[in-house]
Amino acid sequence: MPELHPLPARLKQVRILKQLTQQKLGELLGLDPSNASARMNQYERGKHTPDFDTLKRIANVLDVPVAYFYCEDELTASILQAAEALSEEQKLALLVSIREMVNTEKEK
Amino acid sequence: MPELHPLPARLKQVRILKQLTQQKLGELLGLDPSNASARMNQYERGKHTPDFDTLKRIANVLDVPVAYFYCEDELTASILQAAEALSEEQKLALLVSIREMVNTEKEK
DNA sequence: CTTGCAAACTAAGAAATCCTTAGTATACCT
DNA sequence: AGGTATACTAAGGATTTCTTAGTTTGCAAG
Repeated sequence: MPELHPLPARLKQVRILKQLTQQKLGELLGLDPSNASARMNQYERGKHTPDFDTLKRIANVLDVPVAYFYCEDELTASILQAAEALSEEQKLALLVSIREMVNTEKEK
Repeated sequence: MPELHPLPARLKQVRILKQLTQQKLGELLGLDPSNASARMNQYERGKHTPDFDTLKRIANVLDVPVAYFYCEDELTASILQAAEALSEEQKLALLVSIREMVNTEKEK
């Protein structure tokens, strides 16, 4: 079983949402315009995987956290994306409330 | 600025927490015992980055989501880890409440 | 203090993966 | 049908990782 990488699907989804072509997105990252399309296509089709620096630039342009591309389920990806907008304080409060939810569930 | 990869620090932290050596962790993933130590060390020192399949096996053994290794701040990493224990329903409720928190903040 | 051992770490070449080039394929519009 | 925009791909050169064969570090026993 050759584990499926979550990046291709997430990348495509957000790129489409932001109404960018593979070429345009690549250029916004600072890729050479002569191969921006080829590279972005290879990432989006899962042919190759970008290194961390490239990934970080993709994340910046698309305005999602890097970890977003590694979330294996949709819902967790959305949670991560939404949580980015919170302050440190709010994140801490969130963490506490998640732990409460987990404990509540255990009491069943 | 050569963006720093979050994996080395997170990997070390969780490995130590689970009281595993680099060698032992590598073996638990199914790496060849003759080079398990070398490879895990290279990952943990940031010399090399594991491919997705290896990453997934590391995540399984250490019981964290793969995305955990890509979280750039500690707090978000903890939130992600904690959220793994929730049911789909609970995750949905969580997402809704995060969005409420964001909106509340905006009203200031 | 030094020997022994476990754990962490590393250089260098072999092996695998990604990036660049040079295109082809597909969809849509006129 | 021809033109254009976008998506996509094979293949080789460039770069990175994996394997091998160790060295270094930390620490406990004698």
